[in-house]
Amino acid sequence: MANQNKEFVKEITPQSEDFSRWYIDVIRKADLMDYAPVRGCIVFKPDGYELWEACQRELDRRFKETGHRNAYFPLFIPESFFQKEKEHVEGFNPELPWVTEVGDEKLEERLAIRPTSETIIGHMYAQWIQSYRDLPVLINQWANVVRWEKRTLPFLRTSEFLWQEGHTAHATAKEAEEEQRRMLDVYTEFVETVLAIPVYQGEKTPSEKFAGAVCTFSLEAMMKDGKALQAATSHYMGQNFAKGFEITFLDRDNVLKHVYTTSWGLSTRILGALIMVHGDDRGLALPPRIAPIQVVIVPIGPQKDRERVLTHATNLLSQVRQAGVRVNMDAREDFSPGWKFNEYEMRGVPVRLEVGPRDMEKSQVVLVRRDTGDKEFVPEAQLQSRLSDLLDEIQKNMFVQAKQFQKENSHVVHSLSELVETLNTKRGFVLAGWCGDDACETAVKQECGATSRNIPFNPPEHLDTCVVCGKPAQHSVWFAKAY
RNA sequence: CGGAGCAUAGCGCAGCUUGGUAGCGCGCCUGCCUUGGGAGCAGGAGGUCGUGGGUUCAAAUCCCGCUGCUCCGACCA
Repeated sequence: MANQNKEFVKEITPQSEDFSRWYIDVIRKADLMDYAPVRGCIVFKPDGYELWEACQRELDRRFKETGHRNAYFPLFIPESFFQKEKEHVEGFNPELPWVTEVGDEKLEERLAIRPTSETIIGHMYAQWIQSYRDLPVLINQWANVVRWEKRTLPFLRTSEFLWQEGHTAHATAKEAEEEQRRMLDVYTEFVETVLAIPVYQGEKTPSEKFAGAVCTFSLEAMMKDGKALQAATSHYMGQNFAKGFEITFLDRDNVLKHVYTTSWGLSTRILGALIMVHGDDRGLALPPRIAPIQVVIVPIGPQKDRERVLTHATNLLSQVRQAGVRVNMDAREDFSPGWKFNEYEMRGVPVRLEVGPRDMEKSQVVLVRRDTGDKEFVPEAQLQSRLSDLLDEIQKNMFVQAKQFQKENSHVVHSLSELVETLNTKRGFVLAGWCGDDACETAVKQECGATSRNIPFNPPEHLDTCVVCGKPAQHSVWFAKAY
């Protein structure tokens, strides 16, 4: 704690000085990514990719538990497919890259590089589904997608990114709507309990929903600069895509009907959220449940004691590993303990275990937690149980801290001037009444640059007049500047 | 896609105004020494100055194009 405010890692710009710069500094210093030679593309370096792998592991398990199976569809999508859903093509056209020739020969039909797979999956579902007995179809795909964004930022918005996209088909609207909500809840549970990021669940306004969807649900998370980041989305397509792609089935009543579809996705953008929700001026801070390395052991060995300290530390390593903890030891001689302390704090490792000659005499180790900086001395006999409790405490504390930040920076406003002033003088989200008219939503954006994030399912307060026009409000909406 | 800034060693930067031998810190390599919050000393390696053109006897430096990154705006499941 005493050292918490001192600046240890050079080359990381303090958050208060320039948050954007801080973000870039942290992902570079923590070695999560590198810029690739193609505009807007990044390399996920091992330390960054492992975070994504951990997300995959956790999510994939949850998808399977809810009855889904993985499959893989092609990267290339025939141009004609995009014409089959009007809103969809209009929404994506500006950012589609096209393959137009192979070798010297021009293709008869150009191929889009997928921005999302509704169309090609819809095409396949049309062939796979004949009867109500074939439903529901519950498939997920882990894939890369491409959207040629004008403005890119590592993890948050890149030309190519990694994600998962679930695509399901159902016999009834009710079933599909339940699926849409179920998967939003799956995301919520993952994001809140594993990533320790609190979110607001809600529905997107019509202008912000997915191109081609009937309605879109989203999770909105608050970054430490107060900006919003859409952590996941879940869409109910109704029969829009079923009609465009002729996905039909013969129902029990012998009537041919169109299916109801959903899709839901979470991308590597979530890593940006992880960094910006928990990171501080010392670098990354990872919640234990997602951290690739949960504990790092730093043996402290003056020359004369080096050998016995190392032997002892190695024993501790296997002990801790046996307890099921993801642990590493850094026994390099050419880095000082102090250097390593800073290094692993910067990389976000939740717990550091120090052990030196003085500890050995007392049969204890030193545990230092990343989230608070608190240091404690733990008898070796209690190491395993204490460590497991400590990781749980850190996980919980990081969520509580983030939740408190979210709450402190969420404001309710009753007039446009109050909304603008709040957004200009304080960071965060503002909840405001909205009549449902696009024009009023646009007006907010023009006044202060904030967009509607979502219409929360459980708003902290129900507002009864529209913040712009003063007519009766249909909804209470979160507005915020967004990534 | 519009406006602004930047691009020189792995990273951070100076040099450019006023053209003439490419520099500093950190990191890296070797050795000695050291280890409880980024130690010290000595020696050393590393750069067609983002890229393509132009001006000039001579370009990191001046001019033009292109590419990339950052910030602001527009756009954006």
